Amino acid sequence: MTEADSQVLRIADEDGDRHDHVRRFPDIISQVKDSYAELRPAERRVADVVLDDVKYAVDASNAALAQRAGVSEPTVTRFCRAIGCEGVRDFKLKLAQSLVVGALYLATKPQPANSDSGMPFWNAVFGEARRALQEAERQIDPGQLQKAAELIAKARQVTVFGLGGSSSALAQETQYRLFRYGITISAQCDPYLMRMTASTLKPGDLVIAISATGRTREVIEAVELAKHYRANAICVTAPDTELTKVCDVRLTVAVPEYPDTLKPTASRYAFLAAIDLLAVATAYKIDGPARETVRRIKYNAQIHRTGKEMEPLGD
Amino acid sequence: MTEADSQVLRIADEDGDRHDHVRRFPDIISQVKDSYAELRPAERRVADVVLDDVKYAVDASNAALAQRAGVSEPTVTRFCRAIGCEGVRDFKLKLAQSLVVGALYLATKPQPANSDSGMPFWNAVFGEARRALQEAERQIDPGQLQKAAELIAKARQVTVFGLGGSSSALAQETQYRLFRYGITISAQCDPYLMRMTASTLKPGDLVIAISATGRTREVIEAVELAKHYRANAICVTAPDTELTKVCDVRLTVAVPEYPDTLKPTASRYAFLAAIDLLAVATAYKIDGPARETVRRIKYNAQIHRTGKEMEPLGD
DNA sequence: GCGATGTGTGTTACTTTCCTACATACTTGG
DNA sequence: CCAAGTATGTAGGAAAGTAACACACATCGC
Repeated sequence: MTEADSQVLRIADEDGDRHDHVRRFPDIISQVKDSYAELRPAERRVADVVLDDVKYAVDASNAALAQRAGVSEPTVTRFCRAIGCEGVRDFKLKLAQSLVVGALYLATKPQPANSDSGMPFWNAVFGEARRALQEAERQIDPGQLQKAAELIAKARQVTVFGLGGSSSALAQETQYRLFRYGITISAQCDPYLMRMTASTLKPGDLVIAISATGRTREVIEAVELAKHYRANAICVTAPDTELTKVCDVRLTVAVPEYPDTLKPTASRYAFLAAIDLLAVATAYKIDGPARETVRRIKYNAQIHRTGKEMEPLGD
Repeated sequence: MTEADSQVLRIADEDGDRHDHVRRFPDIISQVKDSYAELRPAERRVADVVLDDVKYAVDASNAALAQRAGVSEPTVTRFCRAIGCEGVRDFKLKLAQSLVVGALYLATKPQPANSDSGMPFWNAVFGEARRALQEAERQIDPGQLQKAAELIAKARQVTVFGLGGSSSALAQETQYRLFRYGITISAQCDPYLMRMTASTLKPGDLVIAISATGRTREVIEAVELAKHYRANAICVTAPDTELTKVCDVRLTVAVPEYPDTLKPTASRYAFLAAIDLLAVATAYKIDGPARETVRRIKYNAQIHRTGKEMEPLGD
């Protein structure tokens, strides 16, 4: 199954592409979960044992695992291969690493009473969200942010590019955030329209490219096109990716993920924060005029409202 | 040396003291450096080889390391013990883990005291985002969440309503999150279409209404309409609002806001988390089929990608 | 200066661990 | 109901890791 081995963790690493094999950390645990459907019955018993007590599995031997799962040793070996490892050794190594990743990223610092109410994913969702924010706070470069805000503030027209489940939503969000300050801005979430829009740009115009991976072909090409017509480009993406190479200003965050396939990616929180920063920084740059348009929007949105007027900008 | 004190990283762990050796993630690399003085000459050569290329050391065998260091195999074993491991196997395991810890913590941090770098809003953005998450974690009722997930899982068709800068984006987001699990879902962000859609609903259908304020007239009316046609309704909104009154299941968070007019509302983070919870809870309810559709989506999204196949679901 | 003691390292042989090859039982479709 | 294929176990063998011993060299006491 080519598919089975697609669970990887991208980690920031300054030294380019050289050490590709370490830049990605395996997440065996979700790899196991993912392959579970394709496993043979005996192998599933192994999977159950492993998932049931990962810590035990890490330093148990092939034989020990086999016994605990009630299967033969070769079955354990086959299980390891089935989920995309080279053998038992390789499996245990990767499992050990996943354990670290898991523990680091799922560990929630504050643990109020409510947490994990019989729902294993509860902590994961909040833990990773917090984690993502933390990474964003740590990694986003204030200098680049300032530059980005300046570019936006003085741009004649801004276009946001983003494709895919999270990035297109973030592109939209960027538009919603920035139009409030009187900025001419539109989001493009269709690769054709992206190219077409890029073709219309002129010097003084600005593109904001959003991509969680930094490798979305269509977005990169659209940005290149925009650059060709002398527009400026800002990216909100993962560090050291193809997209960063074609942009003038880079807001980057690497959010190491613990990818339970069924869980939405936590990187959205990080990028959302990036967009918020961008928005506020820009607003502060424009200030006077921005406050005025915000006031107007608020006023006009409110006359529609029942009762209380003192609402935040609202929905 | 900053790394001298990073001997061990304590990690939260629920189940007591049993697996002490895994609860602390060792930073073998600094451990090696620390013990370096006490090592015998031959062992130092091993240490040099390891430190010189940790990534190699992780998956090299005892023999391979011995050869590279120009020593005998037992010397490598002795080296491992000298620095506090049980043997070569144990050493390699810990080394692999350290590699992860290292990459996660030590790799990306060119800016240590990044916070509030002359930008007054920096802390506000992150602080409020964090607080919003915290409130969400505290306030969202797990019981309601379970009920919501059940409703979604067994609904024939789901429609999401949301209006305004943040709620319409969140409605979109909900759609993007849930369609992955094979759920028939569409988001409506236009008050007319909302009413029209509501009119088409039947028993067994489901509405998810999203509103930061809980008072958006149009949304409430659309939900009432939907209820009139016997559809179920879930809301994601502020507690004790008009909207909660007309819904069967309520996911509510109140996020006290610090009203800087220029700053995007932090409640989005809370609601985003609510949506994530909803998504994961639902996914776990459906499980098998959900995994299958996710797998398919993943696969089909990937074949579009350049070169490397090893991407996570991506943008 | 010469042997006694001890430390550092390699050699050899043994154990554990893992894997391949083959055999057997169980499905499944014609 | 048989043939082909699939799933799993058994047994032997290769590899990795380790323990025990042996040798070399240093150090110290006399």
